[in-house]
Amino acid sequence: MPKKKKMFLVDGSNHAFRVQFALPPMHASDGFPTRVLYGFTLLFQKMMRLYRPDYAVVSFDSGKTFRHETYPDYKGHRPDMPEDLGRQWPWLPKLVEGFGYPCVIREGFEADDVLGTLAAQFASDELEVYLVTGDKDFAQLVTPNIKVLDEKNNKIMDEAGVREKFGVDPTQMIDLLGLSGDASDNIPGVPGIGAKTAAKLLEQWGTLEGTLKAAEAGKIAGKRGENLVESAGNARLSRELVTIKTDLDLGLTLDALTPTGIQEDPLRELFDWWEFGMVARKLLPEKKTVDTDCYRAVKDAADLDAVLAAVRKAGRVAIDVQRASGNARNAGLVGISLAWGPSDAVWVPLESRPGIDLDPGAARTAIAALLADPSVGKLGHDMKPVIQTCNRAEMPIANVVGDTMLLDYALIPHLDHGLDSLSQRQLGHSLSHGDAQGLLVMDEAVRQAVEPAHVAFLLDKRLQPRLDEGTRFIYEQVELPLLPILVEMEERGIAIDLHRLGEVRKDIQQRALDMEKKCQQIAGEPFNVGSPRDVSRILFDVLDLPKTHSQKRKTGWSTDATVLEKLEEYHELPTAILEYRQLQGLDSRYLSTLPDYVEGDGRIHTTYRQATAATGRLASADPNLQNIPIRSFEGRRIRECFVPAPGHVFLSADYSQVELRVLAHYTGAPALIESFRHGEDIHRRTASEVFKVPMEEVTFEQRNAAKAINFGLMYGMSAFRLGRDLNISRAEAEQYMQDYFGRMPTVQEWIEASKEACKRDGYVTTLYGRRRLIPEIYSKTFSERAQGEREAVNTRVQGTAADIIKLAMIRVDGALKASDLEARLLLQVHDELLLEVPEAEVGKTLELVVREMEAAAELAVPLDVNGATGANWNEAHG
DNA sequence: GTGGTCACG
DNA sequence: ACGTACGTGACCACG
Repeated sequence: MPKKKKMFLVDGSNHAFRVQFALPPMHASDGFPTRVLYGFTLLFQKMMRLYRPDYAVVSFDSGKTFRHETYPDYKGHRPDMPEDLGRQWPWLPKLVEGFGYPCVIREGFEADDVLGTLAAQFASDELEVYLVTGDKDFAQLVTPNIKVLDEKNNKIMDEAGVREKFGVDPTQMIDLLGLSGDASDNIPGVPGIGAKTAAKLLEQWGTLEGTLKAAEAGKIAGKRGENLVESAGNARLSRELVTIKTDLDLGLTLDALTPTGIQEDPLRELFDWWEFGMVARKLLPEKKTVDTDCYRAVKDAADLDAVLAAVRKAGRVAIDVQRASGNARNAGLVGISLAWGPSDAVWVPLESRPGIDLDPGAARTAIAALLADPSVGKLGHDMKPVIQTCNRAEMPIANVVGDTMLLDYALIPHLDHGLDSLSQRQLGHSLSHGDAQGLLVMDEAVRQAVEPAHVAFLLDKRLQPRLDEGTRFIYEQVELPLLPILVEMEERGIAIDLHRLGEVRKDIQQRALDMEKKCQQIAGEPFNVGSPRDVSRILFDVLDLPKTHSQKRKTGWSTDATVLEKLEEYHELPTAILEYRQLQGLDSRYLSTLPDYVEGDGRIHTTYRQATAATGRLASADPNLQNIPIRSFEGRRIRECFVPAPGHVFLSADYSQVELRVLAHYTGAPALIESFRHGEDIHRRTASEVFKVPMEEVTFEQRNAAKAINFGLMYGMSAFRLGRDLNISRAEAEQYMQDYFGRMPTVQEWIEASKEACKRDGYVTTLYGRRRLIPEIYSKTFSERAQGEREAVNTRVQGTAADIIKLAMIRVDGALKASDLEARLLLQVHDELLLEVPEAEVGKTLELVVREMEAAAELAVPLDVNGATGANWNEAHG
């Protein structure tokens, strides 16, 4: 006798919901939820390895699920599908097919009915059917040739199993469920009768009808009998509702139910996306993702012509440049690499090379024409320095359509976006490193030149489809348009008055030196005033000042400014150390370092990091021009050294309270909205609300406290920190916060909702769709989780503000160029734009900048911009 | 390389 | 019961 064949009928809908509650949340690093997809992958792995069915089907409920004519609420009350499950849903059939199993969805029918029909149709003495589900309703289908497999526990339920579990025969299951109902499916049944009682009744009376008749005849005593009589209708209806259909017309043959085996390429694509690397390695053969063998150097003019023709035909080319020593803005261009297909990538030398018969001048002309050709889109990884080097070589690039660094940043801001890291993460491919200068290893030199362009080409293809509406807006309408603006700001630089800076430096250095001596003299012994360890030793061990104001750090007691300020009342040394630190800090951070950054044009050129800050802000480095002092008098003297070009003035325009305005918009808190609409002092108004006093009567201290609360709100305030900052008790701080939330309940609700959304989705989004993943939100450690919650709240506010000023920069830049004004952006400092303006254009430019910045976003409250001009940065910022 | 400190928003 | 506000970059001391 031949071995009995096996057919697996998988209840996909049931499995999806079970996984949703059984597994912890999982996401790909772009935020796409993968928990349910992973749960299915595990199931299919098990089916391939362990069960190896001869036939298999996976069925899902169709969009339009069955509704009973007389009982429309059936399944209607099921809690809505969780959002992350909803996003995975459309991919489930693709996953099923990737594994080579047929997927059956029938419009208007549930998976139950599809599977019931197939079971009834195919079960025989030669073919054993397994219903793979955790739904007990399926017990009604069990026969000698149909069993229920609970995959979770590897438990198979046959007829005896049904009897054991429910106390009735499979044929009585629908009667049992009719009596007991099913709360989770909104099946009413009879009140007071559960599965156990129902089984007992059926044992005695045989069927549902028998039981109901017995009750009507008064043979079932007490409340139970009454309930049966009263709910007879409901019981009959329930029985009908739980009955699985077995007579659909599916038109499926055994042939169609035969697994075809894994569909390698589609499945690999899905696994890559969802980052199921472990599974992929187990199930799929290794595959080379990057064809480095195709790389070559262009060898002569005819070859170059052919390459350029192919690139123009493709219409889209990834590029990278090779430069001589120097920075991106001043180095010479020695070669360029082009990649326009999965196996089309070349290196074009732009200087003469032995063995290559290509005239550099002709090559440059041809490449310049390609770069300037607006009909060919250019892309690459980290295009800002590429654009700058090409500008410097007088081969400007037109039509930059992509930057994989910015693309990855839009998708997953908190990760590293270096090309090597990205290539490893997305393609499992490490870039060739090492020193391949010179001509000794030509092949390796070519490879190192071509690889970045080629990998960028491949990454672009892979990452593009992952953009959703929000991240696409951020990438295409914010980051990419901002890119050329940052290029120009960096190239333009900002002038600094070196003479003046030198004078300030001389003064500050002398005073720092004096103060250092004074510190040692006060301490009575020489010590390293610049060493936190030494300072800690002198203060707490030698002088024995109270440690209560400090806190233990990993290496000792903290001596930061807040600690020293509190120690000032005990001793004169802390004051002197503070003074020394301030002077020494200004010298080492600005006065002594800034001159080294002045380039040949007499100006300082910062580098903007566009893919660094997880919230969407820009960062400035080498040097950082976003932390030039302003708060202290001595610091402002440094700011005074930043000066406009001759014949120009500075124009500084900054948003007033942009983050609190964003909060007002999000929460709709009437007091905030009203206050901003009336142009009030928001901290004063907050104080008036919290302390319940009229605006005019708010004291300095009250306003200060309110200001601290407002800051705290945006940072995920703790009563501890608020109390510490305001020098009040924790309990008092707690009271302030309660009073605040009492007056602005929607703010508290919004904070909670932000945390909840983050826990649900694994990320938060800004008003414009920028997304930040926050994996710590799922941490088992309290403090990490709390940190994630604060990040969630803060990112919505800080990130939205970052979006707004980026949009403003795009508007301002565009409007200046459109109006033929010559004023240009120099710096961005998070909520401030600094421009250099020809003296004759000041009025027009000021009006334009303020107008464009205020129009950058439409919130529930107006944006307010303060613009001012001056002969140095300090004066303009006034 | 890490930790402490401090400049900015 | 837990640790103490968000986001950056840069310098210095120290091992």
